[in-house]
Amino acid sequence: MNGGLDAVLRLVRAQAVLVKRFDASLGGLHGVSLADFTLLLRLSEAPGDRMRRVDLAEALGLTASGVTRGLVPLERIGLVRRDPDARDARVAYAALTDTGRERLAEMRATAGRVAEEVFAEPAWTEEDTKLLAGLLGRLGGTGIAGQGPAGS
Amino acid sequence: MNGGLDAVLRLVRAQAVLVKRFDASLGGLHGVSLADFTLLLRLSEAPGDRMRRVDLAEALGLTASGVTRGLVPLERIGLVRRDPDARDARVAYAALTDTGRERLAEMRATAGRVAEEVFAEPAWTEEDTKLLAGLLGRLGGTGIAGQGPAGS
DNA sequence: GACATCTCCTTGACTGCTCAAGCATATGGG
DNA sequence: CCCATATGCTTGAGCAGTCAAGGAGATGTC
Repeated sequence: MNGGLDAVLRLVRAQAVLVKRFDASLGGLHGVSLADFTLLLRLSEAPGDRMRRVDLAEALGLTASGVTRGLVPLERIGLVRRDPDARDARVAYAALTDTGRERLAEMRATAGRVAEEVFAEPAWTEEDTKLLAGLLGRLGGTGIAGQGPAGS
Repeated sequence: MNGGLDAVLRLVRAQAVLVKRFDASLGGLHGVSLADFTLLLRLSEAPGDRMRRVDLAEALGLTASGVTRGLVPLERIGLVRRDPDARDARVAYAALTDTGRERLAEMRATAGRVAEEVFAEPAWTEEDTKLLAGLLGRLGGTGIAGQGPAGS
């Protein structure tokens, strides 16, 4: 029996469940998907709240075209602005607008609440959650620093 | 700081990476996606290697239409057969063919190998992998034995 | 300064799923 | 028996992503 394969299949399943749950809350309250939220969150972590679209793609694990398509609705509803680069006419930054920052704070609260619900359900301790995040960090390459649990 | 939200975002990221990796190997060697493989695996776990399509959907966390669409190519390449029910003309079983069983064994070997690669990379112990699987089982509700509340 | 080449980004065609609608069949109540 | 309702499945439209192709601008070489 291959425990790793089992873990992978469970991970895929868990992801589907979680994404549905977050999409429902974020969509209902703020009109955005979890993917939208993640994108905005990345932008908010960048200096000046803006990134080149190609770097955003890299950071999110998407292709450039995925980012182009994902940004369209966010620009339309005014959460993200398209910013040209003075030096290089090829690049267009995606930048968080003031509205985007405000709305993002609300979304973060919603997402945080959902996460608390998820990890409160049966018997999740703070330790468990951290442990899970650490293990997942080793798998995904989030771009954010994060190691696994210390080697006991 | 919400550690749960962090864990969720990492999980989503890890899933994307893993799915790409498995799709590449399974697609290259056997012409199927990870989703196809998961579907076949479920079938192989059912008594008689067959399930009603509606139950398959439930087991996979998909909708009925997702199953209908996913089965089309598998029927076309002869891994799955469509089996009517003698008692109820509405139901159509999805059943693994002999070819399907054979090919599935090969796919399982491939997937197992990829899983080993994934979990060998930096410093995954057997313990870590089991731990991860256990934590994920609490989140996802795999339908396979394991714990996890029925939830909403 | 002109050409080849590289980078950033967008677009068209496709895939794999969703939801909503619909068809066919089953089932229980008058 | 006949009708209302429930169930199993398929289909059309749409959405979010992919890849492949291509346009526009930058850059290095001679």
